[in-house]
Amino acid sequence: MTELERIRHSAAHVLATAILKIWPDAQFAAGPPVENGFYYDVELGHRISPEDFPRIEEEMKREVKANHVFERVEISRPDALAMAERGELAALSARGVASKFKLDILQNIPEGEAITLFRNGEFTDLCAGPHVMRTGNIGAFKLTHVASAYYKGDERNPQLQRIYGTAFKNKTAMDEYFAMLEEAKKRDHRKIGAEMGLYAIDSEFVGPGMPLWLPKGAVLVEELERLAKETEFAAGYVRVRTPHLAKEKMYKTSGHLPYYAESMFPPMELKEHGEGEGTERYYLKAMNCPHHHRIFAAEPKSYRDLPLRLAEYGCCYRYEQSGELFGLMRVRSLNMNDAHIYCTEAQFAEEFRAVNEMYLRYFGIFGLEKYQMRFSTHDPAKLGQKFVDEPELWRKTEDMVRQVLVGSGINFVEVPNEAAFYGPKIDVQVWSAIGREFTIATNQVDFAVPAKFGLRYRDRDNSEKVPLCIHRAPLGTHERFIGFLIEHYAGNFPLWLAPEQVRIVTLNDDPALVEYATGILKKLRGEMVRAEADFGTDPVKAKIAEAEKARVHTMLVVGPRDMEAGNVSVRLHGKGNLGAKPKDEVVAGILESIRERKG
RNA sequence: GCCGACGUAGCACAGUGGUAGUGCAAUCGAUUCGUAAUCGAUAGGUCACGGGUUCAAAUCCCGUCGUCGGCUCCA
Repeated sequence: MTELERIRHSAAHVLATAILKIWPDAQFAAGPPVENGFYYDVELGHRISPEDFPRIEEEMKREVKANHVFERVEISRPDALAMAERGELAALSARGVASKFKLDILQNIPEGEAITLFRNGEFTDLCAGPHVMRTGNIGAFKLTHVASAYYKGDERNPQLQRIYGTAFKNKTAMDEYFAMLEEAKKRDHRKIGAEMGLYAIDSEFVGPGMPLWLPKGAVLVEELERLAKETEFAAGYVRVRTPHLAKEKMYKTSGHLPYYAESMFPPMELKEHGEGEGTERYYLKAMNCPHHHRIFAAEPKSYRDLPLRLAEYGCCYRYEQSGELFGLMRVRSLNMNDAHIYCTEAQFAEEFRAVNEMYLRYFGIFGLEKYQMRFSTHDPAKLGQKFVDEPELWRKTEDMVRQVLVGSGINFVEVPNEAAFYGPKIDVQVWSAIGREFTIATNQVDFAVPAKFGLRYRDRDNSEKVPLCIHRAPLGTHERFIGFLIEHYAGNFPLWLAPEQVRIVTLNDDPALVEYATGILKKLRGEMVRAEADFGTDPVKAKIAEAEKARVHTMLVVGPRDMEAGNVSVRLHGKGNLGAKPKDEVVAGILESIRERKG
């Protein structure tokens, strides 16, 4: 445990001490350090609100000032149990009632493991430690928010109040942290999305979690699609298009029903006329794979058709729980950068390698450096239950995947027992501005579902075989990927992505000047550059300020001096005035930067 | 879905029981200016929605919806 974690863990104990001094009947569960601080889960009749923080912090200060030693005591299991029964754990002294959560935790400590207590002043807690030497070592701390959490994270367990705080070695470090948080909030995609007019969520008329792309946001969507289409075309993909609905049979066959019905919008019941007179249920698709499988099945396949790479920016709908919705990052309608690669076992390694390369190429374009690939593998003990019973395929594909990852020098962690039912998968994890972790892209191997849909190809030896399927979405969904890009760039998109790429600003509305500027505007727009005009009479300072605020990537200022020399003055957003340059050179530079998608 | 906080003009906010306010944005007019804000005028609100208490509710109470912070979930 790092020193900072020890400080925070110790601060959690001090927090519990303070709460007990105010509310002696508080029952504590777990109080660990976490990424940016610490928390302690408490059960208490009183609802703690931020208004209570000052007096809790007051008590905490007293504890820190008293500079109590954190004393480690190793005791026997029976003694510990007796103390818990008397309510002496996570307590100042014996209480009438048992320390119930600590008792439960104690009973779950494996036999033979040492049981330790930590004391600071009057407070004693069951705790493995370690801690700082003295409460005085907690240099600076602050309570931040209160939330609720289920005991042991299980929603069948009682809800506890989780008091969050943070602690640092000294006040300077803490001030820096809060300043950094303020900066991060300015990057929040919800804030920038509104400022720049990228998207809107109309909960009243359209529905929560279903973003509307405004004109400027739609530009981002279309540029990403263009990138994906070009990249996939070059990699030998073919594009398909599928409806947003499918019959119930589709999801019964895929295995999504009934297990995942809760994550899907409730079905529509249609009265089908003719024979049978029954009702037919249609579901909005929550994923594209089944539709693509039916495309595979639509025509007989030979080994000569493989690998077959079906790509589609498919629109899916997932009924995410209301409390889970989060800006663009967690939505109910989403457009996936989806593709399914059907291949033979022999082709698998090469296909997987190519997919991986595509990921890295994209990350390069976006300058994405802080990410982690999470490789989820199976647990051999659970073959036939949690994982499809194909030990040889699991072993082989996981080895191949691992080799590709190691070979590319990629930052990845391997997580056993987290694979999908039908095969190993790789998720790419990134972090939002405010530090929340998201899966931005996914890449899964599937050796089970194609069989469920009866997919077959005729092999060279005239036998019928089931193809393997690689499911990949390197750009994730438009919603989450753009949400991420907004924060990644803080709204300052590279030229090729910028909703407004160029704004031409004239010094005044002199007709000759306007004609000169219009010529440049027409040239740019003729080349599909998103260029706008600001030819009005407002002071140039004001026009520049407006363009900067709108995060226009390139501002071309033209005045009489430029016109006479055939120049334009170039100003880049956030980078200031670069001075006058020949107009043709500037236009050519803009076109090149866009064509090459320069960062 | 659960716990908590919040919901006032497009945005940021003020308004603690007595006629709804400020700044920016918008619209109109003037300003002809060399790189982050020229001046003036106008318009804009069923104070989320529904109910209740009160002579009187943005303000107090209840419910609903939504947003936010977490938890659970995330094929």
